[in-house]
Amino acid sequence: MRLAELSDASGVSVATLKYYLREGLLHPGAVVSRTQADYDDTHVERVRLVRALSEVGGLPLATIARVLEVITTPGKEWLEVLEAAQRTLLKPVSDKGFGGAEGRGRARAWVAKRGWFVDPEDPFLDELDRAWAASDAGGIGFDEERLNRYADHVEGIAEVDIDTVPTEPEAAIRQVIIGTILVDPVLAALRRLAQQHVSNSVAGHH
Amino acid sequence: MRLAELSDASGVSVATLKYYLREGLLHPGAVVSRTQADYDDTHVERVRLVRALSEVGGLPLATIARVLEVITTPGKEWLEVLEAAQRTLLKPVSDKGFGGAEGRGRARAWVAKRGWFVDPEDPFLDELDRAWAASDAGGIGFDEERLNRYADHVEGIAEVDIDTVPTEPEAAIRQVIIGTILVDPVLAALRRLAQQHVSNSVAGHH
DNA sequence: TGACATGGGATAGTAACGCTCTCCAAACTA
DNA sequence: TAGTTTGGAGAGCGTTACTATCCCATGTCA
Repeated sequence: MRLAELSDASGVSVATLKYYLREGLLHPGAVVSRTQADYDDTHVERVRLVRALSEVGGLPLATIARVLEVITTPGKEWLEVLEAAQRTLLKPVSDKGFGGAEGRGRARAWVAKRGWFVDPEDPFLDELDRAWAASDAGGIGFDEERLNRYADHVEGIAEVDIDTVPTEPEAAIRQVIIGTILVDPVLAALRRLAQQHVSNSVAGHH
Repeated sequence: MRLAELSDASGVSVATLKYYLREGLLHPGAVVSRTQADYDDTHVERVRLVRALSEVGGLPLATIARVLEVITTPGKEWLEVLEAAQRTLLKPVSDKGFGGAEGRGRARAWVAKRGWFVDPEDPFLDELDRAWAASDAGGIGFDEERLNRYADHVEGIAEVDIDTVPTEPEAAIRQVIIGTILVDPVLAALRRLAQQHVSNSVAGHH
C-alpha cells in the first residue's frame, strides 16, 4: 500500500499522514525504494486510533505520541506501565484554584472517609479536587453526600471496566489506557441521554 | 472595584480581563469616568465561572460566550432554553467516521431497544455513535451488553442529576448547563479512582 | 531512450485560539 | 503641577494541527 492508498483507506489526507510520520505518530512503512514505501493494515489501524484519540478523546497529538509509545513498548511490568500511562494521560495541572485556594485536599479526606483503596499520591485525587473546586466556582457546588451518590454508581462502572479487561497483559494495557480515554465520551453521551430519559419519565408520570 | 482589583480578586491578569471584556465573556463594569469603571462580585463570579468552564470543562471561549448568553437571558421557555443549550454545547460534528462508515445509527437502535424516552433527533445520539465508533477504532469495541451495563449505572447518575435540579427556573437552567459540563470531569476522576479501588480490592482478596 | 507524471521527504506557510504587549489620552494622586 | 495609573484599542506572539510548495529520484509509457 502506498501513501496515497493509505490516505484513501483511512480518510486522512496525504499531507496529514506525512505530518504524522514526521511526528512519530505513525510508524514508517517498509521502504521499497527511495521514493516508495509500503504500508499495511497496521498503519490503517494506527491512523484510525490516532484520529479517535484526537477527535473524540480530545488528546493533543503530543500526548497521543506518549500514549502510543507506552502501549507499543512490550515487556515491562504491569504496574510500571499503568503508572506511566496515568502520568502520561494527565494534563499538566496548573495548580491554580479559581480565585480562592480553599477546599484543597477535600478529595483525599473524602476518599479516606469512603474507604476507597487508592494511593494517596494518586494524581487523580488532585484532578478530583480541581473538578470539585470548578463546580464550586460554577455556583453549583455539591456536598459529600451528592458525591457519595455519584460514587455509588461510578463504582459499578469501574466494576464493568475491570471485568472486561483481558487477561493477556499486552491487550490489557491497551484496553485500560485506550478504554479509559475513549469510553469517557461514551459515558458522557449516555449521561445526557439518560438525563433526558429520566426527566421525560418523571414528566410522563405527572 | 477597579480592574486591577478585580484582577487580584480573581487571580486573572488585567490584560486577560480586558480581553474577556472585549470578547463579551465579562459584562462591562459601571462606568465611573472615562478612565475608571466599577466592578463588583458578579464580575468576580463571572470570571471564576469562565475559568472553570475553560480550564476544567475544556470549552473554547467562543462556546463559553454562547453558554453565558443562554444562562443570562431571562424569561424564555424551559425547553427552548435547554434545547439551545444542548446545541450550544455540541462541538460541530465533523461527520467523518474513522475510515469506515459502518455502524452509523447503532445508537438509535440501541436506545430504542432499551426503551429510553429520548428525542430521535437528539444530537447526543450522534455523539454516542461517534464515541462508540471511536472505541471500535481504538480496538476496544464493545457490544450492546456492555453498553447496557454502563447504562444501568449511568441511569443512577442521571437520577442524582435530576434530583438535585432546583425548582426555580433560572437556577435550574444554570445547574443543568453548568452542571452537565463541570460534573463530567468529576465523574471522570471518580471513575479512575474507583478503577483503582476495585482493582486493588480484587487483588487484595487473592 | 526519453518525456513526463507521481511519490515521498523537507521546509515553509497558514488558520484558529488564547492570550499578552504597547500605546494613548484622560484622570486620579502627591 | 508633575507624575503615575487607568481603561480602552490594536497589533503581536506562542502553540497546535495541519496544509502547501518545492525538489528530485523513480516509475511508466511511448
